[in-house]
Amino acid sequence: MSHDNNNREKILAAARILMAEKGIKKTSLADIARAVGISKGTLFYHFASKDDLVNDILADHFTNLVDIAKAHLPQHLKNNNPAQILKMIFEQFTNDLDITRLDLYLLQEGIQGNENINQKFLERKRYWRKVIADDLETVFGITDPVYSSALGAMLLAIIDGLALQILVEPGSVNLEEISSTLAEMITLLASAESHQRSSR
Amino acid sequence: MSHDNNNREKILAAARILMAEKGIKKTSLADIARAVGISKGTLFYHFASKDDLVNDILADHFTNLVDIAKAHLPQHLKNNNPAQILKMIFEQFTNDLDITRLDLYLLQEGIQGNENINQKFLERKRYWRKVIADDLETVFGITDPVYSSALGAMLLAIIDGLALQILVEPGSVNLEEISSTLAEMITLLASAESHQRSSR
Amino acid sequence: MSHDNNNREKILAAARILMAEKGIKKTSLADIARAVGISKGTLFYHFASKDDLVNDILADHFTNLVDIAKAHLPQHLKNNNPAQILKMIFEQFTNDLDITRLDLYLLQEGIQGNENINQKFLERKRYWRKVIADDLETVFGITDPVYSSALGAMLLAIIDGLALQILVEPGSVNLEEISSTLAEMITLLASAESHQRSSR
Amino acid sequence: MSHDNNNREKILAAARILMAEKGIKKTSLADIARAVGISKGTLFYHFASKDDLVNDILADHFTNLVDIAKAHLPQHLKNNNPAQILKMIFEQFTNDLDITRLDLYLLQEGIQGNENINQKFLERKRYWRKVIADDLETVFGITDPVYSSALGAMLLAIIDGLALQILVEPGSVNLEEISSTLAEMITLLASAESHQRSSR
DNA sequence: TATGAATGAGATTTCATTCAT
DNA sequence: TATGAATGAAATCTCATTCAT
Repeated sequence: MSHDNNNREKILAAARILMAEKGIKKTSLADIARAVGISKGTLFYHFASKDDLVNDILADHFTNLVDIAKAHLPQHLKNNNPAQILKMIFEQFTNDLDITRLDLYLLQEGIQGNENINQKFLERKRYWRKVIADDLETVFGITDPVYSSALGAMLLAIIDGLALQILVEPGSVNLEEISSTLAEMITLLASAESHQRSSR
Repeated sequence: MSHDNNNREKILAAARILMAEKGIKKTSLADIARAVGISKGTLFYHFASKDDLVNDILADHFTNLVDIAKAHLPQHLKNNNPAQILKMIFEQFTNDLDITRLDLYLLQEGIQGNENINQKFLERKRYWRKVIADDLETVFGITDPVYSSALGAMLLAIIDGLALQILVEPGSVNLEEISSTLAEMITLLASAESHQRSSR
Repeated sequence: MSHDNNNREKILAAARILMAEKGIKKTSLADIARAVGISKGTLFYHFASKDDLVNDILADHFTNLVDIAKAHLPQHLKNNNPAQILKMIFEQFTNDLDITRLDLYLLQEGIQGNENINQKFLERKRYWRKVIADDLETVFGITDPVYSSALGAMLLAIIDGLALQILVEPGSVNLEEISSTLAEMITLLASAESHQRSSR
Repeated sequence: MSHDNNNREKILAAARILMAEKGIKKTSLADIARAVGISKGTLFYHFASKDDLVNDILADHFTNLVDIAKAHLPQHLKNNNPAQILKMIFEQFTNDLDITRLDLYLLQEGIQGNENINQKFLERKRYWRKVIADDLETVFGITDPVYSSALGAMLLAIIDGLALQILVEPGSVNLEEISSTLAEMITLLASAESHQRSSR
């Protein structure tokens, strides 16, 4: 168990980092082998092809992201400050630059027609959309299906957009400001919604 | 002079399309030459290197995007329906998938450390941020600098996030719904802001 | 002792089949190990090198072919229908496609300069040539050394040629027709020969 | 025209020779490039892959063989010595060892499932079968369809078998002896056939 | 302006072989 | 007796770039 699949894991880790830094295409297998300190032969012993390696990284990556979401999102609800909740969600998905960069590459792979990868993105979006809709209901009391759907789409878009922005210019985003403003806006929308409901 | 830089333009156009489809690294000069119907030699007559070609595409691309913004955004203001204005802005930046895809690739180049490209993105963001701030003031009457800054960041993020989402799953985004909900939220925020102001 | 060299035999069998299918060079040791269900390490436990494995297959192969000839050819002579005898000989050497294919590969190895293999082929030819000469004498009564030598060469050539043809297009060869026609021709030649002899 | 596709032809020629000597699989592109005195890059400029190169050699090879047959076989008929005719046919297809060796490799490729190549072999056999049948009719007067078909198959087999034998042990085949013996046998068969016909 | 041929550096991939356990 | 991991040499292939014409 000590060094069982030691190298396999080391390869995955090194490849993940290098590919996040330089892009999948620009990361050569020689780079990876050098980083791990093994021969190219060993690399091919563990992964039959570069594609295989990328696919395994991909699988890990999506598992990671879903795990993060599953582990942390439910905790937000215990906290009853809406702005805080939003901020924590945003932070959750933007604070690991390596993961975000890799995500971006994989997203492009998906866009280029890799159906397998594209499917994973769609699954993830679906999962998040659901979680967000539940949160909106619980935390802000938004129940109108149009509002709920539009807000869900907006929140997902904001998460992705902020992640991109942070990649381009780290430190340029003030999550505090955005979260509190957005929280206020949603709160206002929710109260407007309940007024409409009560005045019917 | 009439068809002087005929081939030059054809090369740029073909390269733009191919690079949007497959990514910059995965698009070989042979691919481009084949698409245009010229020899690789001719390609090198017009562009001293692949980097040069990419840089020219890049320059065109950013010029295009700013031109689009400059040409269309002012018109929105004549229209006094906030939801409509937001919807037109979103559409402006998401309805050409090829441009969005290329943008995504260039963004990655920038993230990977191509400072030249990164700079272009930052310039663009700065320009948009300003335009959006002005619009928010004019259309919604948001003047609080915190709200204005946060809303600017959010709008930029939403534009990018929606563009990504549309790339992953074309047709999955209901711009109508999002625009009107967002318009309502901003309106509510603006009116809350003016209340606060008047009650001081 | 019971399953002592179980694996050794399995390896030989699998290698024989794969090499007959794909050729020696194109059959990798990984292919063979996979087919047998053992590790490459085990393969090297039983055979010091790929060449060793090939040599053992080779030895078995030639032993097999000579055994077939030894076991069956004498029986033909009990049968006194010449066409039947020829047909049985042809069938003997063409009805196992795997063996024929392997033979072809080994023959190429020999042609490429593997003297060891080439020698084996020459030995075999020498053996058959002798058996055939005896048969011609016994069954058809051909005694003229020129006829006997020429017929021997022809019969060997026909056997090889038919084997090739069957490999290219299985089922395309009518051994019945060929055997009876050839038998008639040899019979005619023998009687012409005896006429000549008696008229001297 | 002087050095138009000079290198392309040089590559084909060198590859043909090397592959005939060492086999297709054992001939590396580096070997070929070295033999021609060009870089591996140039090789790939002219042939997109090793398979392409092999396929082009193949096309040339079969064209060559059919050309030889077309050019020479008709001439045999002017000569009215049957033994001479047979000898010339045998010589035609056995005197270029390089071609025979290459043929053998291609045949194996075909046997391994390369349908394209297999098809070429079948076409060639069909063509030869027809030419041989015509010759048998014209030269020997064989008309019985069973004899004609069997003799055709035998002649094809003898050609292939002799070619193999010559590869294994050059100089070991006495074409003179074989041709005259075979000519006599066919003549005897033809006269027996005509007797049967006239006695019906 | 345009081209086809050539190149070299480097990427991916294959595979027989070694070895510690 | 068997294995999985590792290796290195060599093979196939890609591609931006150069250059003579």
